[in-house]
Amino acid sequence: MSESRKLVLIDGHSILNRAFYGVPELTNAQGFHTNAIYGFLNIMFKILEEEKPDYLAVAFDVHAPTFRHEMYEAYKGTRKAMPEELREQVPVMKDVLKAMHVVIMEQAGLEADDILGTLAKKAEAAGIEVALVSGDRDLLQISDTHIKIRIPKTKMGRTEIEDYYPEDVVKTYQVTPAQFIDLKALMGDTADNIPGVPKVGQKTATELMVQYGSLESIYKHVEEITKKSIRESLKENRELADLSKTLATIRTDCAVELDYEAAKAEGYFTPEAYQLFKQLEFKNMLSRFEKDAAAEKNEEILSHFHKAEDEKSFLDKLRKVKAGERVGVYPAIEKKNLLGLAVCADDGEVWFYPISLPENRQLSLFETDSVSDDGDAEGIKYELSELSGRCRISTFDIKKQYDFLKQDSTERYFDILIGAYLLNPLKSDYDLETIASEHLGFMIPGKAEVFGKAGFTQAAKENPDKFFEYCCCGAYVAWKASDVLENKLREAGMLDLMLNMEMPLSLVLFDMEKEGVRVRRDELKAYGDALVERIRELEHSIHTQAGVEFNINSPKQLGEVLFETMHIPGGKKTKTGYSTAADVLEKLSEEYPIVKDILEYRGLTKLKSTYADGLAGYIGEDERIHTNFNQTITATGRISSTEPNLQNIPMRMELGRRIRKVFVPGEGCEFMDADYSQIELRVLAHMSGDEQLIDAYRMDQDIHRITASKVFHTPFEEVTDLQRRNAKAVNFGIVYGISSFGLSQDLSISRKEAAEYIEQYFTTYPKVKEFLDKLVSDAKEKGYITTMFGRRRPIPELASSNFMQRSFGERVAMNSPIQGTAADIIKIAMIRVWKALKEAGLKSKLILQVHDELVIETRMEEEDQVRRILTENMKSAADLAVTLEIDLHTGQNWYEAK
DNA sequence: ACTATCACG
DNA sequence: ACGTACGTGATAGTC
Repeated sequence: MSESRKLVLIDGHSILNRAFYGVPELTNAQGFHTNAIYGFLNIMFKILEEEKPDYLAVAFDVHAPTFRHEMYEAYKGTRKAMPEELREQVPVMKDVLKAMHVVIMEQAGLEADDILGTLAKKAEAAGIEVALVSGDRDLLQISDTHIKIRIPKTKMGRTEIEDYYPEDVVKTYQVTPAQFIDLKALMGDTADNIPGVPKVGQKTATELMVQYGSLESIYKHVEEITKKSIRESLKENRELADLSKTLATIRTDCAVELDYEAAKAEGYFTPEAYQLFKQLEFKNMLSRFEKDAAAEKNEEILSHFHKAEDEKSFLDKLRKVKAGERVGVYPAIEKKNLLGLAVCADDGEVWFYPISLPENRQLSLFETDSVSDDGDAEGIKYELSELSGRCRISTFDIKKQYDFLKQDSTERYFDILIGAYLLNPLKSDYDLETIASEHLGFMIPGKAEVFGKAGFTQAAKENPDKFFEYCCCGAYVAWKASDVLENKLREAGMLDLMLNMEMPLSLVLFDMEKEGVRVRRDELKAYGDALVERIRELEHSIHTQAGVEFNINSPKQLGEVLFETMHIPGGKKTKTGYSTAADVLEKLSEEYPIVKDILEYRGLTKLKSTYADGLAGYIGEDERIHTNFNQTITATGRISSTEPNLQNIPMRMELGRRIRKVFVPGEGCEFMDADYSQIELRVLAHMSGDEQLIDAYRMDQDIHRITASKVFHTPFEEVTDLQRRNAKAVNFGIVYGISSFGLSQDLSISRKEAAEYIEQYFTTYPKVKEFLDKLVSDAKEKGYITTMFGRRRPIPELASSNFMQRSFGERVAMNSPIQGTAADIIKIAMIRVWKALKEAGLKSKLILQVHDELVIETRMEEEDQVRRILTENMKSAADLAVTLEIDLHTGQNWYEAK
């Protein structure tokens, strides 16, 4: 097969329009709106990365898109105005594309659709693969064997692209691309100003098309149509139908030619485009210009980087830094080994010295004694530690570096990673490069670009100059960014949060990770082996009942077997096939024994693969698991745990819960486990100030039962289990940003009933309703929410014109202040508990946090003291209108202590 | 690399 | 009319 060339065509106005409504308001310093251009470029870059085309062109209408379909405009005499905020962006968008040397196709008298249709068909005829990007489903009629229609959608704030080849059009609409024209003609499209036939909607239109195949055929058989109103409407509106068809038809025979030479997909990142991007303040897109544009600025920065002559002169440099001075450091660390150190002192000069590891020394990941006594590292480690003891250290990702820093206090430390996270906790990662370009406005080479897939160790050896440069950049950015971030945090009211909560917490988390938790390897193995027996049985039983051997773990195969081969009813859902999710299967499990077996199989294989086998791979030579507690991941301020995740060890089901028996304390210790009782509801009671809810907590009784009693007007003693369960679900729903649909789903009741529960709840606790409403309105005004302790979460979805996205934003606005405040409170508790243990000189150690729960590996002889420390500090972590209660247990494993 | 599923709070 | 509960991470299968 000869490799074919590929052309990407973009429907300019349509994508710009999509972007405008999909991206929240965005302006540059001059107040010029940039959101549509920004969104357009994002989609374009994404497509380019995915397709890697040979050619690219963008088509625009010469007039604004609302001028299209002039026949209908004349007919209807209406014309929707384009918002000014979008209109002003159109010419600039074109300028940007021109600056990027992207071919723009536009021609008086031709609509973009027609240009796209023509170019696509011509290209296909010439043996070129086409990807046509549009927000407009009209284009689906162009779909063909070698023409893929790509429709970007903004879903939950992310851009997803739906792809349509002819078979996908058939799958979704039950008609071929050619028939799609007639379908549109029948049902009409208000957005596109196609009138359609009155009374005929998508459903009727599809039925008619499936039965008769074309508009003409429908009219040939119009008397056969049984439904009178439809038949009459069709007969009365023949002209309208034909007009609609003309309007819906995209021309593929226009006199347009694409200059393929000019359309070559390359060389976008020109200096002119760079300037434009800068003016528009698309800072994170500037990184795309790295190769070309970064060089100049780097020259300037590079002149401040110095390689130390030898170890002694480097150490002298370190010693000369005065106490109290701000110092940016970049210790290059891999697998707990220090491979080099770059330091930027207050004169802005950066000094670097590499450390070579002796060949024979391979540090294990799990070695507890991380400060080793090898070669030339000692002097440097010593001076770095001294430096950290007297200077204000600014760095990136301090938790990885505490091994080399003084751990007496975090007052002198500032982590720009955490700072960047607090300023915008929504991002998925926060590398140095991004902080430099976003907060400092200049570019440094990215880690991936410099080193490729190689780690530090390899890079240091093979490319010492790049290694030197990268480390120096790190120290320079850390130094330079600390002031910038500190100011931004102060302005946002988060400096206190940063300095007194997150920075101390980073040291606590470091210590918890280092400590780890002991796991009995042999017992875990035995647990896994016990599962295997039953799994084999079920496997056999399922295959026998199905009559075929298939992979039960494959949702695709499973769906096909259940809903096609075995003809079990109630299938469907999801675009990829049948849903086999637990809630779907549970409804079928009573009637079909195979489904019951599948559910059990699912449960057991989950336990086996994720927990029994999964955890085993993380047990170190010290018999302990050292998880990562991530401080800069969640949108709400919670901590997350990875490699492995120790925050989702089974609990709800007995069999899974038994895994907790393999988590055991070290010799001479026990576990002490304390969890907050309904911390989120208590936070809600406090923040809303609702007297009823506060009183309910003062009664010091089962809160769900009290709620049920109040909501259902039933004496406390007479509340039924069902009432209590419902009240509990409503309580949860409130915290999640209640919706009647969500609640009805959870309780398997009608939406109406759910709505009544909610209304009753709000009548019972009126201030809760007021509070939640205020959260949403404040968030809409400000663009973000805050927790009791000032933590912010931006909610860009609230500005969306898309109903679904906006509703999501509203739920987030209700949930995040509550979840976030609860997260703040337990962080405070952690810091205090950790400090108290340390200051009392106890050997007991905080080792785990599970959102509302803390686990301390407690020395037996310290039990009473630890109990006091844990209880007091957790209860007093925040001063709320209701008390903070905890449940505390001890045990010889995590199962017992919970 | 993405999707579906399911474990936790 | 739209289509959903909030926040995470790991695994297996599929592309």
